[in-house]
Amino acid sequence: MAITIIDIAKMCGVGVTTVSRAINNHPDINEETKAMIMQVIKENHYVPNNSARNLKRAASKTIAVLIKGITNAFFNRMIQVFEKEIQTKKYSFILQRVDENQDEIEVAIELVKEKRLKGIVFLGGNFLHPKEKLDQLTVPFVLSTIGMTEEFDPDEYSYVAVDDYKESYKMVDYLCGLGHKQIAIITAPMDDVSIGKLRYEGYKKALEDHGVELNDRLVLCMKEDIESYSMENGYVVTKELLQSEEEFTAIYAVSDSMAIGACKALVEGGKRVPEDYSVAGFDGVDISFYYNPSITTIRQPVEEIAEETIRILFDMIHKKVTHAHKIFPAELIVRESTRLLT
Amino acid sequence: MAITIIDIAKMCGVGVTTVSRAINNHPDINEETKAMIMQVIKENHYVPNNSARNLKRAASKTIAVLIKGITNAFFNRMIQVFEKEIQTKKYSFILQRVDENQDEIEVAIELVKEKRLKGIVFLGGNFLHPKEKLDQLTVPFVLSTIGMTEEFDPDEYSYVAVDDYKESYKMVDYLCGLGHKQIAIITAPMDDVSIGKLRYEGYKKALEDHGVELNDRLVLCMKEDIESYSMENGYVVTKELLQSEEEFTAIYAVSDSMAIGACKALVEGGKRVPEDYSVAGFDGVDISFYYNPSITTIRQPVEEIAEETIRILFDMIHKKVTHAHKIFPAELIVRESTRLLT
DNA sequence: TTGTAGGCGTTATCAT
DNA sequence: ATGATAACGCCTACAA
Repeated sequence: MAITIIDIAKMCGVGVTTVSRAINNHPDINEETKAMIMQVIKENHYVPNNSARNLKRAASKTIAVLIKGITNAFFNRMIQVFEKEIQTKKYSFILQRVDENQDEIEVAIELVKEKRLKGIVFLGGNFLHPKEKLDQLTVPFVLSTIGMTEEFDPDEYSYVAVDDYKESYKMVDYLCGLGHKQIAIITAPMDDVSIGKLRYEGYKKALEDHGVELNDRLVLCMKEDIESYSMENGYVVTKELLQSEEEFTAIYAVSDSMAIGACKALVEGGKRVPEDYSVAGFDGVDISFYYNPSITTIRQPVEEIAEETIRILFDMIHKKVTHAHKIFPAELIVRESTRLLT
Repeated sequence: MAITIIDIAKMCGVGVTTVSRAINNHPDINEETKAMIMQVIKENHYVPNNSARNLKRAASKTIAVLIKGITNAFFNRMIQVFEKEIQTKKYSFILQRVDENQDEIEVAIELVKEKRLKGIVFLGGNFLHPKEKLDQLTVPFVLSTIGMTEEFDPDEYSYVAVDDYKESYKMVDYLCGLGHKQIAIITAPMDDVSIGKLRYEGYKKALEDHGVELNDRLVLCMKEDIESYSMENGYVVTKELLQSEEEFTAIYAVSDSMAIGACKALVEGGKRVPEDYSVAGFDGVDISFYYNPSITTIRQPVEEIAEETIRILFDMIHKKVTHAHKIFPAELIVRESTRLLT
């Protein structure tokens, strides 16, 4: 049906090997025959079949980035950096989205076989997998911006991220320093084990250190049936808070998007930010700057994280290291959405 | 090296065919042997090699969505719908990002061979390709939310989108009706041939119909070196407008993101929206609702567009039609960012 | 119900 | 510099 390398070989009156050499820029080939072959290929729109290639090839210089869930602004920037860095290393780059309820390891294992991957980057999610399963993953991989809970054995994993616990503490500490004592938090449901949990723990500790007692009614959890960490989630949850008539002076949302949803709910309720309520976010995505008022947030050093991720991955590929880790500091950016309580 | 179907067959003391039958849920197989085989497969973590499968398989029930450029909020929602609809049809779904400076047709052709695709959806971009090239694309495809300029021959393409020209006209007509005469537009550079151009044409026509003369200095083009249609682009361009001291009363940005960037620039310049300047966007993405002030925009019926795209694609796959087109009406949503000029 | 063998399109190993 | 041929791992007639 479709045209193959054999057809091209026949048309050119050469062997398939020669055609293959032409395609793959092998050295052992006469420049003229090569040019001739390429010409015929062009004229006949021959396109090599990747499946056949992958099947035969022992290895290919490609690395895959698996991204869990919906692509968001935060990941978009990282992906750009990944792509650039990987291309610089003369590798090719596959971006694979893995569904929320899909097992990223399964996908990874399959992909390694199919594409003969050299390495993998896992982006987002919580990444809880039995060791037995991970052992099937025969290529180096790095966890990037995945919440690092205690369970993570540094000898088993390579990762680069920020210290969600510490950075979250930093934000709440700042809020307390502003005089806030009734600080609502919007975070993941309590069964979460990833960044949601870590950031919540940071919140708890900061309150404790400032001698303010935790008020359960100010601990707000995202709705499971709404996209997680989304503006809508922050919006809905804040509406409920307002209705509950529980008193508070600040809202700390565990993502910028939710912080924006919170602002919207507040404004719709006739409140002003920051005059009536302070609002803070986390991540430092673009919109936190563009929003009105601009959102006080914790900015993750996205570019650095992405670059370091690739650096570590290639170190592993080249056997320079077996595992490596890097925790980047994040930056508290004070903007218009928070104010000193007087 | 890796474990194959032959290994499994040996371990089970059966032929490869039987193993293959077990894997692929073929009917002609004893339930017990099947169970036994599956057990061995599980124990040994055998994962079939997709390349080999695709190579052999004549056809596979999979359709691919190619998305040009960066994933944005607008596409995210559509992708969700695509995935749902495609799964309902018992097809599998591949999401392939294609780089800004990559040829989507090339990618598509390769993918068809590699994955034995049944159909393709092209999302975004301008899609200008010589007919000769398109003829190599041997499977049905639908263009979704791609600017439909005059060059598009309805007999050659299937597409579903909104009428960018008309909807853009609608917005500017509305702005004029509010009494605005000096309406700046932020759009694509003049060499653009896609939605940027169409929306700009709608703007021109609306001005003309309202008897207001086009002021070149109010036609603002996105910067090529900044991500297109982004908040940053709207922000930078608006800053320049402010500095030029050209008079205007409204800004119409050809995307919601740019409208938000414009708002930010205005606010930073000490102006109020909409008291001092009205601002309008296009697309109707979430953030246009959540922004403060909420943004007057043209809402594209994303879900319907996505659903219709899939419907048409499957009609083509099933040979019910050779080509089909659908233009959806979009909705003018009046919100807080625009006001009557008095 | 089960097994054997040929072929999918390429690349790599040898010869030549 | 070039070509024949054997894999790569799987599926599917066809045979048993």
